[in-house]
Amino acid sequence: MPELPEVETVRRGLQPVLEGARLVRVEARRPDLRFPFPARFSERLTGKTITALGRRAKYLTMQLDGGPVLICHLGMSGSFRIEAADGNETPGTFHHERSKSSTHDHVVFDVETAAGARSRVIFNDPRRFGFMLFAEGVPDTHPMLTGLGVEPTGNALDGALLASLLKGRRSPLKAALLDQRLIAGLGNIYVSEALWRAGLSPLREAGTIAKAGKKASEQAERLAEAIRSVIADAIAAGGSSLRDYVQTDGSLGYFQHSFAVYDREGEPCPKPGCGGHIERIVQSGRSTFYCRTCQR
DNA sequence: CTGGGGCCCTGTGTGC
DNA sequence: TGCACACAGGGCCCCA
Repeated sequence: MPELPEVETVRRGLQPVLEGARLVRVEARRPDLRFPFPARFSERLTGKTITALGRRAKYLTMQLDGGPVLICHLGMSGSFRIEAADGNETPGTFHHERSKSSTHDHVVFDVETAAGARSRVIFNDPRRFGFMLFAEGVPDTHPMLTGLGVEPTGNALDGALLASLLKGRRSPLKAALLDQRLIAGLGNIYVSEALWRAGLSPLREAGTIAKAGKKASEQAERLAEAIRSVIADAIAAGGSSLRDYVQTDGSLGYFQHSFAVYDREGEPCPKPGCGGHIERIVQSGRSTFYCRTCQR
């Protein structure tokens, strides 16, 4: 479900509860998610203190004092929620379809802070496309993370870098931006949104915005800026809440109200003066939303 | 190497 | 109301 902004929102929600806390009990309620849980999953985590909760692309990384790094991926439908240690909901917490949720509660982490406060963090994932793995030592050395490209946060992704990444690529721009080896963390929603902000067609051959020349470099700069801004805006909004997605405290991100094109087939293009309409097409088996009038 | 398609899994919405 | 089908935010794997 979640793209980079949603994973970052989850990380920020979990951080106050997990960072510096000790895992007093870990329970995997089934043998596998997308992949089998690592051998001795619970045993290797129990008793360890979480020194840092990080994120790389769409992966959460949990650093453990004197232990492995736990790498978590939320897949399409994974979410975390925080409860009081006794399983009662914390005051003010809200969950949709409480009973249905618990049938897909696959992992339970019971944690205790140095001051002795306990809480419970639960991983729920109906489709089970999520997974949890161990990295020994530095998480970036895990095979799942080694090939990942540049983060679209911060200022690292500029026009020149983007142009070098897209140079010579024959695939459609949409596919290139979804390729985690180039830019890590973009997914189906934010690619459509970034391309609209940049005024570029998802069907364009990726390499054509990287050719030498003033126009191409302007387009690469515009696209890099669009990617950085849409990701930053979405993180600031707490991510997007579609379907049953909620943050760790049960509240809703609100960036979906800011979508220009995603899931807006047939609506007028929001660009002032454009006059076009949003279309839905399918690329590599997945929906793309764009305006053919202002995205060329 | 690259790009494209199938597949993993469950839930929800739509149209007949 | 029932049922079939399309579709859903991801990424691995295999094939050409």
